[in-house]
Amino acid sequence: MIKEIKYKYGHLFEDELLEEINQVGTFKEIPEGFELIKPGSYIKYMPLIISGAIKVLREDHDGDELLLYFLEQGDTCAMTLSCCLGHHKSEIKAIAETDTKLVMIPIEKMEAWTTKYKSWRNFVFSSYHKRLIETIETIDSIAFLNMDDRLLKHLKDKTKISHTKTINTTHQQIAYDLHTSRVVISRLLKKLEKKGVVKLNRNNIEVLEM
Amino acid sequence: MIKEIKYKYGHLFEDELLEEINQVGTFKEIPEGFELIKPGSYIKYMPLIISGAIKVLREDHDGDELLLYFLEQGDTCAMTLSCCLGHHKSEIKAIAETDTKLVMIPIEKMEAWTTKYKSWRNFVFSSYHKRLIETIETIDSIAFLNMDDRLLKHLKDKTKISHTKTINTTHQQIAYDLHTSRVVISRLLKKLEKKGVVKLNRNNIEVLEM
DNA sequence: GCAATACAGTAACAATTGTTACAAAGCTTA
DNA sequence: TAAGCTTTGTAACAATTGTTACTGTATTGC
Repeated sequence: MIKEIKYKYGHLFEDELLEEINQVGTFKEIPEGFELIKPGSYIKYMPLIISGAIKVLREDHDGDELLLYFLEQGDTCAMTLSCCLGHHKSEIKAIAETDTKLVMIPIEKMEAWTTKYKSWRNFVFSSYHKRLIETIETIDSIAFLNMDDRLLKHLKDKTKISHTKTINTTHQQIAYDLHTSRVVISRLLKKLEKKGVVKLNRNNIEVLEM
Repeated sequence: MIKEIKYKYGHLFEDELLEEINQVGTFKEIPEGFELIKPGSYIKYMPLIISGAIKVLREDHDGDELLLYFLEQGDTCAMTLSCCLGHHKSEIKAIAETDTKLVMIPIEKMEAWTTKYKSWRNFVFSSYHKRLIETIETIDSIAFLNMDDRLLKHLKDKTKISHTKTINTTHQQIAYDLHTSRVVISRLLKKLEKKGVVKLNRNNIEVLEM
């Protein structure tokens, strides 16, 4: 494990911290679609992402959901940090967007490392910062964009995350992420196809224009 | 100044830190409506709020805006923290919602205090946490609520912040906060009045039901 | 191959929100 | 008090988004 952590986090953390991570962390390989965090559950570990991507969603009381942001290599989940520090229940849902490798850190270490390592402190601050910015960018999308532009942005985000121009998903799944209905997504995708921006296949969308 | 800081922040910070705040901080009284932070400007101080309330808004490139959250006594602006640490330009706008007293801390102190004082570290973490939660709650409103419920929630938030059931504002101002048009707000307010939830006057809305 | 299921296309219609336009009422200031 | 500005009320209409219903076409499992 130490090699992969060092490779991805070596520029951020000092050797001593890397060694501690190696000692207490648990390496995990998560398959695409696996639900890492359920709303309402307590969180005992925080994930350091080595490779792959995690999709973080908000879910309301009716089970309606909305995509908040993606986490990638080098990221951690600020909501997890929050929950850990406050010992709150999770208010979000996290699902592996692609096959993902990560290291689980027991939350007891959080406090200690925050005091002990400046690099860890900076990492945690910068994670909060990134997540706050991304959450606000999500607000930008919902508040200032129409559904067609939100859809296009979503498709572009997905290609960026998966490093391919072909998105394997259904219209229904996109509708869940953007909190709208399948019919609306099908309608707008068809419009995008007519404009030559995408090519639609079953379970699969090719993004042509970037 | 020290007295007011001690009164509002004494339970959070140790005496030594309070003394430092007293030394380097600048006490300010801000009138309602004053623009504290403009989007695009650089931030050199972070505010610790003693009393009153600050309204924090997101503004897009077209000048469209949307209310993100309110800051109250004991709060600081996490976006400011972010900007300070990253030396980024402000991505938000902040306006005094009521007359407000606050202490401005030069950002150079941030780093030092984060290393030196555990209480400061916890304060910063908990500020980030609060702001992240509130930003996500704003997403809940925009994504899951219709405009009538968003309006009602907004009115309730305003009464909570100003500690009075009478809101002094115009329909246009509410429309700006919720990023919709004045006509829409007038229409929905009228509906609320017919339901007996509010009483409408010029420049002033009384919230009857809570 | 066949039935069951999942996925996508489309039409028709409803609900919500946004826009334009104009009138009336209240406040401000000369 | 008259003129001018701000604020609110309202109607009529447009655009966007949501809903229901039905069709056809892949895909899966037997």
